[in-house]
Amino acid sequence: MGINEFCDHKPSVLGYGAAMSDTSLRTQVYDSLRQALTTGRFVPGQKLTFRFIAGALGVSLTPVREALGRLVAEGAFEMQPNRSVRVPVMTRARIMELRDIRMALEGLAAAKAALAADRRQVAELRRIALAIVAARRQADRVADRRNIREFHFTLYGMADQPTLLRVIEGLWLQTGPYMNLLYPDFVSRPHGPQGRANIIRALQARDAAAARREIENDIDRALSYVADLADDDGNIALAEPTAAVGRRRGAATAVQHFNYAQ
Amino acid sequence: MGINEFCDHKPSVLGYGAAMSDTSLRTQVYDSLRQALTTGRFVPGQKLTFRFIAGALGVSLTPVREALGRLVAEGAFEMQPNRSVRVPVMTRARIMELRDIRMALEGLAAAKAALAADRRQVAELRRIALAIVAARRQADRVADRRNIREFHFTLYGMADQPTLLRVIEGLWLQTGPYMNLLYPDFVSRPHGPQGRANIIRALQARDAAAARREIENDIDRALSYVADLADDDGNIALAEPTAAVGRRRGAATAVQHFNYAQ
DNA sequence: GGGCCTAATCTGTGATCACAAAGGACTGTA
DNA sequence: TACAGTCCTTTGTGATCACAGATTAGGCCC
Repeated sequence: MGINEFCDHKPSVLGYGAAMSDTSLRTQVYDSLRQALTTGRFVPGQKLTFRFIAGALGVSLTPVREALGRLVAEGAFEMQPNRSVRVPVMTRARIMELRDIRMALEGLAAAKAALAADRRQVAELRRIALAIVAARRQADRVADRRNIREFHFTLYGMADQPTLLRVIEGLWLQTGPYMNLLYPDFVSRPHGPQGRANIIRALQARDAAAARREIENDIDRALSYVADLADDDGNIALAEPTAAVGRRRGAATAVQHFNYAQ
Repeated sequence: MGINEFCDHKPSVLGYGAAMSDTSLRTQVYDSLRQALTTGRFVPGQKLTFRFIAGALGVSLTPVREALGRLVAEGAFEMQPNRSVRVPVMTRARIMELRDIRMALEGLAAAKAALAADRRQVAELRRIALAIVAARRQADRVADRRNIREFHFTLYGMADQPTLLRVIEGLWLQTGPYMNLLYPDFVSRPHGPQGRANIIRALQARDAAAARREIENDIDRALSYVADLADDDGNIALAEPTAAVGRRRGAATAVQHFNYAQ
């Protein structure tokens, strides 16, 4: 029960200069919750209390309040008028809104990356793309999502646009809990590897328009797929807890335990 | 010396459901600082301390910390490793990055607004556009900026995309302190009124592409103008403190007094 | 047995206290 | 006069305390 309770501790690239690595408790709590959110360890709609998180992480209320305040501001959590913090429940409309925003911004980042990338960076991106295909044989959902994230943010990082990167991170934080819905059906389609190959080709050719188009297609397909999972009320069913694909029983333990402890 | 010290208290539309109007001190401090920032009452590069703000606003450190934490997360302030919070100094590269992001996002919002706006909303927008022209004769920079903001966010609000609106607000917060540089030269050009008329026509015709194009042009011109004010190092000179256009001596008092009090 | 009222508990918010690290001033030396 | 070392002050961070409002559970009345 330490500060890494919900967290594999992969800090975000947000703020505080490259080499800073802020060590404040507030930031550690923030990273922990962020990680838990993007790996699907919280169930949408789940209610949380400041004191519970503080207890689980072994810190006082102060850093938890600041971390949650920031996450609420970013839309990763919702603070309801009736004094409770919960993981937002996604509707079809909200998914489609996020889809359009992400297409615009990540398309922009990809276009700029295509103009700025050098040969070494393209090689690095190709390495990641190959690793995705290789790792996917093992059907490890957590590793796959980490790889996908790495591919995208490595690409966007090439654009060298810190503000843009920060906004995109905020958007991934909001769509994060629902990306589990892409497994295993969606990811088994051949669009992904094909799209990544196309992106790499676009970078080599310095073809900004092509890079943008490929990223837009990727996001469009993925989030439209998620949007179509909505029920008649527009609500989207719970994301499955993160785990190796297929291990459904064991998969639930993390979140179950979480709920139980609460 | 109250909570409204830096603030005309125009709360943002962020979060907390439409009718909530969060009354927490933290939010009041946030709104106060936000308002001060967007009306140019802080000088870029200016250093601030938590205790000073708390003292000026008559609150304890706690709500100030939370408000500033959020503003730092949004990029409205910078927290330096050496324990100090300051208003970011803008570079040409950063302005152009913000320009491209805003063009993409506000263009998207305008396009969606064009498809969703009804007749009453278009009439409201036209009213605001006329008010801008009328008020501009009085050369009141503060009022003009408030009007411009109202025009844009009324337009974007028609798109009915809360997440998009929130992201755009965050971007305005970052460009805010520098929009004073548009006065009086830039705003005296005829692009503005002409562009707003074009937007209204686009809404009437439900022409999403035209609405997008007009907004993109507007942002492009304004922020490219600001970017061209950068010196050889890429730094952009201080924004002039907000005041009625032309009253330069009186204009400085707000910020002067602020610096003095510090 | 079911609905409503009340009291105990829980929860977020704000203030205050304690502390370590950074900044700045002051002094002594070369 | 320039510079480095030391001490004191300032400043952000985290923990703890106090409190008001919301939630909930239990009991009472019909």
